[in-house]
Amino acid sequence: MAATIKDIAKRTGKSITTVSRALHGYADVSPETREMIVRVAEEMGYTPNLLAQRLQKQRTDTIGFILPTFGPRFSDPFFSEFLAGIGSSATKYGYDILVSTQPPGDKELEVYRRKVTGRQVDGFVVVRTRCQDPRISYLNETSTPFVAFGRTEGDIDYPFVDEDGVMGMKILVEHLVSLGHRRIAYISPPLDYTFARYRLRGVHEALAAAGLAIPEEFLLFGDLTQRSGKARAQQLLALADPPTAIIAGNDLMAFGAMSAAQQLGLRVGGDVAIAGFDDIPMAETSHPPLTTVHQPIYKIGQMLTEMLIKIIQDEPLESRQILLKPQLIVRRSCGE
Amino acid sequence: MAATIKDIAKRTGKSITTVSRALHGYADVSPETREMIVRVAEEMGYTPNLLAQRLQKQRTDTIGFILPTFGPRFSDPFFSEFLAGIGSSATKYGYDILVSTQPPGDKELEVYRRKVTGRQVDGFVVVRTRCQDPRISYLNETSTPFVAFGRTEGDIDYPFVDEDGVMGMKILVEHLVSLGHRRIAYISPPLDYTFARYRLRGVHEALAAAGLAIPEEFLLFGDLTQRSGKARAQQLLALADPPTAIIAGNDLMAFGAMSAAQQLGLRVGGDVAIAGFDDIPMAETSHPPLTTVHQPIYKIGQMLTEMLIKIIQDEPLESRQILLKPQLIVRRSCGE
DNA sequence: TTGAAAGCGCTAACAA
DNA sequence: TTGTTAGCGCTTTCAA
Repeated sequence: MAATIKDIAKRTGKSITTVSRALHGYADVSPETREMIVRVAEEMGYTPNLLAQRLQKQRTDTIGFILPTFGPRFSDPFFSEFLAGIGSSATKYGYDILVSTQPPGDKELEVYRRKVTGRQVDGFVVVRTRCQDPRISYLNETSTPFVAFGRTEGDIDYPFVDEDGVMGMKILVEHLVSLGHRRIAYISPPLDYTFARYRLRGVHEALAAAGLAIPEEFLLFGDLTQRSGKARAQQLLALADPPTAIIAGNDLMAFGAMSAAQQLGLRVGGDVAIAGFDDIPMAETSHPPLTTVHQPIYKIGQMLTEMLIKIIQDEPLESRQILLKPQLIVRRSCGE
Repeated sequence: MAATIKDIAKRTGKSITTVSRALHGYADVSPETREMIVRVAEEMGYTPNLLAQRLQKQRTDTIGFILPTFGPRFSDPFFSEFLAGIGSSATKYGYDILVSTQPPGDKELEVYRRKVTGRQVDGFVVVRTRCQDPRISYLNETSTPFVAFGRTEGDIDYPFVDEDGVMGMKILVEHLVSLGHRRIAYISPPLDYTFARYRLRGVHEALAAAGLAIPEEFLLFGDLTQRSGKARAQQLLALADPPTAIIAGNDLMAFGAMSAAQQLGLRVGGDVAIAGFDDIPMAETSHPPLTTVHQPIYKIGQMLTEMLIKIIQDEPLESRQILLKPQLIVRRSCGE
């Protein structure tokens, strides 16, 4: 059906070797031969069979990315943007992206393993690292090239990009404190996630620095979704002595919290302050616009991908571990 | 490095043929031999080299999906959810997903072409079809298996799933009319997209049925982003005689429109009604919650993927072209 | 029940 | 400058 190198060889009367070399622009082919071969190849609509090329070369030019989906109504805009970032750099360097979806759990590692041992990918971009992250351990042990968005608590030394969550929360809490808030609640993502620990630590440290502390009933845990942000905020606002400010560990939960407050007839930014973390595009147009800490998700996707490709191609990395400085985005959800 | 079938053959003293057969559970291998081989394979941590398998089988067990990204701050939650749907079915049937990002345009088709002729995928899921869609024409001409989310205006007969946009807009407009609205504006997505035409037609027809029409200055075009929804809504609300209701062609633009209205101090759902289309998860928790038309995006991803896999595997399809009935979701952005 | 051999489409070492 | 040959890891026909 589709033309192969052999067909071209037959048609031109040359050997397949010569054809291969001509097509790759090697110097040891006479100009006339090359020209002829290239022309015929074009006529026949030849495109190399990448499978065959890859089997031979033992490279796949493919990056693996496993989407940690939870349940059916999965729709974290975080991932669209991150994937778009990966895609932009991958395309630039001629790499493809092999995506699988697999919820965190026992079977997750199996998916990584199959892709590695099946030689389907040259390396991985790992996302949402956990404190003890079996994916990181596995990839590290098997010397599979990989980069990660986020740190772990193990002592494995691997290339990553992360944003400084401690500092991010500090500047956010300081902002709230400077606005006069004393009763500040925090809805934390699950502490399995490393970023959740850093953010929580940032909250603690900043409050302590201001001579404050977070009462037990003001520290709740959500699962990163709007739904859980809403539920937790309802809990907080139903307290006899509710907080005047609620920080959510990510923007999605912050939106849920806003929704909870508004349902109670509270004015967000007036009666209660609500802040998030991530600065997804939605944060700009929510009502009120969300005060949050910016993370350049698209760019992080790009950076990681370029790092990974360098690792795969055995090129030196300028910096193996990058910790980005967070930036506070003040909008209206915490008052003027 | 990684064990191959040859290594196992050497270790067990059997031929590679026998090993291959044993591993596939063929009947013509003695039970003892099979057991032995399987055990050794496990000991050596053998996993088949998928590249080699695929080259041999001429199948890739991979589905192609090209993300039509626009610009860097790309973050349409639509795609996370759709991709998760594709992923869930793909995983179920043992398929991988090869994702590329490529903005619509000249180079887009080239990406499809390379994946097809390079035999990287067995078929494609095409998304956001356009009226004259070169992707559909190309895939159709080359007899590449594919399914699409959406219709086109050509006379190519291909398998798709789509939601009835005409009816969707009709029920939405009827709802607004029943609430007493007479001055209804519409922010349409670009009319290159087939779904945009259907939705626009639905608006026209429903208004006509109610004895109304859409004045020229009430029909504007946005690019599906919140930003453009906001800009268009600002334009509408600045008119001497502004609309009492604004319909946006998708939820994201509706959020932008809400933001514009709220910035002017208008109460959405009170002073002005705003409605969207898609029912992304955000629609439930926005403030106010958005009245919109539901599209089961995750499920459509699943349906399409299962259809595509059946086509690839030459199995009969129950229905080749599925038009889903839309469902109106009444929330608070259009009043009670 | 088992094995030898061809071949999927390609690259590259070596020889001419 | 060109061609022969081996081989990437696998499946499958054919023969034993």
